[in-house]
This record gives sequence, structure tokens and C-alpha cells, in this order.
Amino acid sequence: MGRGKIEIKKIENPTNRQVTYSKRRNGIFKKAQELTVLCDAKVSLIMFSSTGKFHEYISPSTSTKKIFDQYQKALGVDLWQTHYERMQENLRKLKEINNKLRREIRQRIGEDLDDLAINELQELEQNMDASLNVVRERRYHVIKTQTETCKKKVRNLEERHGNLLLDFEAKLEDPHFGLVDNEGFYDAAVAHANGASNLYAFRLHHNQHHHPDHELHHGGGFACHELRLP
Amino acid sequence: MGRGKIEIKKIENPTNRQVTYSKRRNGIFKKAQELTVLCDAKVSLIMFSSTGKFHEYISPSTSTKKIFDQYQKALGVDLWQTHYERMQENLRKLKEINNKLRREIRQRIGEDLDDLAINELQELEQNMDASLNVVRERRYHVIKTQTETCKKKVRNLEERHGNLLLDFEAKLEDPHFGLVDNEGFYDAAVAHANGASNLYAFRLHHNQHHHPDHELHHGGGFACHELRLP
DNA sequence: AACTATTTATAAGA
DNA sequence: TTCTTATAAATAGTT
Repeated sequence: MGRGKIEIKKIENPTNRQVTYSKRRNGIFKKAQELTVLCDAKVSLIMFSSTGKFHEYISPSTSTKKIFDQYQKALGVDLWQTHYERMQENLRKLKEINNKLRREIRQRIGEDLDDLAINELQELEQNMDASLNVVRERRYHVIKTQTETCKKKVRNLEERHGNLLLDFEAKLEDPHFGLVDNEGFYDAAVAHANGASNLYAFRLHHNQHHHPDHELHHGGGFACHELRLP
Repeated sequence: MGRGKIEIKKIENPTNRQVTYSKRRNGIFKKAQELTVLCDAKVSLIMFSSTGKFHEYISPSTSTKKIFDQYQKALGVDLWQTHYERMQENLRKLKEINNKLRREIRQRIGEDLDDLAINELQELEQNMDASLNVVRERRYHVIKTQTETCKKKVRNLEERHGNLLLDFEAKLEDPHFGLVDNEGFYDAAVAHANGASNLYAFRLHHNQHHHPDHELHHGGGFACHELRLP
């Protein structure tokens, strides 16, 4: 149908191919539409040109999704179905597990106990009691560990501070240092070296017997602070 | 194209419609195949007749599934995607919740405590302690309720038994009853009336002061049995 | 399903 | 792209 008969094989000239594609595409769309009307049919026509351009015709009485669903039903095939159903099954299982977990937690916080029999209750109670002990032990352990770490820190600081003091005392007796304004210079230097004013107190006591635990056990200084950290 | 021009509207005669459908369907399929070859295009053509019959053409270089996927990509549409993604999102969330629930349970049975800070530990401990008390209270409550039910049962049986005894004693004094073999008849009658031999003992004591609690609190008879039921 | 008069589609050219 | 038109192809009505 045209000025000459053509052989049905790929048109090699891209421009020609494109023109023919455009013309024939419209022809098919028209035919699809006519079939839809004349015969009350449902037609889905999807086309991708060699350049990837997309065109579709879909009968007005339906939708591409419906046609796809109908197609799968007609052929009895899956396409995506398998994956889909697997997901739904997964979802269902997860929800079930979830509910069981929630129930267990609720029972462990003292709710939902009504439908537990006496022996189940007893079992739960014993279990919780044992668990509570584990948690308690763990807390004691953490406290102990943190306390020891603090002790070590304090001991270390004390030692460094003591050394520093000795250092300065030695320097004070050194002939290179004058005797003017010794006290003021000393105080400022100590404070600066430690970068913290709360250590200043050590100087006042460092010659009397001072066990580090003493301060810790009364909640003073580092220990108390560290324990409250997250 | 035919002996006469036709109007493009539904063919009312079903036979005619069916014939036209068949002819034109072949025409479209031929055109689709020609387009595929001439223009190197990809065509998916799906048709359902008014009677629900299904036919399709698909270019040899592709598949219906591929066309569907390509179609959705080209349009950037969902079709099933929305539902699908929603499911995946749901799945992800459920898994997350699940993990949190599991973690909470593990912590409540004394595992996974390492990454809890001291204050979290303390909170957990207090919470578990409180919950344990609730469970314990519940168990006490259940025991109490069951015990009371038992007491009532026993009291009731005692009463019925007492009445029965009085009945029999009255009958023994009745002139219609002879004096022969009273004891043997009496015993057998009592045992039968109660359907249980363990109540036989009551006859021996029913005149002395006998508080029903007494037996229960020593774990005898019904109480003990009932408490162990599920 | 085959025939065929006609309508319709379209290849090539503008 | 679109229009034109000669011609091929499709098909409506008939057998």
C-alpha cells in the first residue's frame, strides 16, 4: 500500500525508518481504537521505537494495570507474583513474632498476667528474679570498675602533683631563681600546669596522710562526676 | 476498506462482531509484526475480546515482562510499585521493631547488658524489681483465689455430708428400718452417696470441732491437688 | 473460510 | 514534520 511494494525487513536508513515508524504507529493505533469500538474489545498496545521512544494505546474502558493483571490471570503466570507473595508471607510471620515478643515483654513488666496459670506465673517469677540478680550483679560490676578507674586517675594525678611540687621546691632553692615574689609565682605556675583549679587543694595537704579512697567514698570530686556520665 | 464503508461504532450483531474481531485482530497482529521488523521496534499487543478471549503479540526480541518493566520505567509510574514499596517499608520497620523488642527481652533476662550505661542499668533494675513485685502479687492473688474456691468446695461437701449423716441417723431411728446389720449398711450407703472414699473419714470426726482450713493449710486433700492444675 | 468490490493505509515525493 | 497521491493492503459484505 503505497507508491511501491516494500519488502518486510529492517529499514536501514534511520530517517526512513523513523518516518515509517511514525506513520505505521499511527495506523496501528487507529486500528486498535477501531477494534476497541467495533468489537467492544480491550486492547493494550505498548511500543518502543529503535531509539527507545515509548508510545502506548489503551482502550478507554480499562487501564494498563488492569490489562497486566488480566494478562497474568489469563496465562496463569506469576511474573512478579512469586516475589510478592513471599513478601506477604514474611510480613505475616514478622507480625506474629512481633506480637509474641510484645506479649512476653508485657508479661515481664507485669501486664497481661490474667491468662497465665499458676505454674506459668511461678516460672515467670523465678525467671525474672534470676534475671534481676544478673542485672544487679552487672550494675555492681560496672560501679566497681568505674570506681577503680577513678581511683587510679586520682592516684596518678596525686603522684604527678607531688612530683611537680618537689620540682618547684628544688627550683626555689636553685640560685638561678631570685627570692622575690616566690609565693605568687609558685601558685600561678601550679594552677597553669594542671589546667584545673580544683587540684590546687592538694598543695595544702599533700604532706599529711591522705588516702585517695577517702575522698571518693564521700562522693567528692571525680568519682561522683564520672558515675553519672552516660 | 470493504464492500461498503462502515461507521466506527459497536457492532451489535454478536456473530458479525466476532467475525470482524477475528479479521481485524489478525490485521493488527500483522501490522505489529511488520512494524517490529521494518522499524526494529518492540511491540506488546494484548487484546481481550468482548467474550473475554485473550490474544497477544510480542516482538521476538523481548518479553511481556520486559515490556511491563520498561513501560513502568518509561512512565515513571508505580502500578504495583507503590504497594510493593509500602510492603518493603513495612517489612523493614517490622524487622527493626522486632530487633528492639528482642533486645529489650534479652536485657530483661540479663543478656546484652554490656552497652548499657550505669544509669540505664539502674533504671532497668528498678523497673524489673517493680515488675517482679507485680508478678509476685499476681501469683499470691491467684493462689488466694484458688484456695478460697477450695475452701468453699470443702465446706459445701462437709455440709452435704453432715446433712446426709443426720438423714441416715434419723432413718436409723425410724421404725421402718430394722436393727439388723446397721453399721454395714450405713457405711456402704455413705460411701456410695459421696462417690468418693476419702470423705469417709468425715464420719469419724464430724461431731468434734473441725475447722476446714485446718486440713487445707497442711496441704491435704483438694487444695493441694487444685493448686497444681493448669 | 474464500471471494472481491471497496475502503483504507501508506511509500515515495514534495 | 505534514501533505499529496499513486498504489498496496485490509476488509465488509457476500457466498
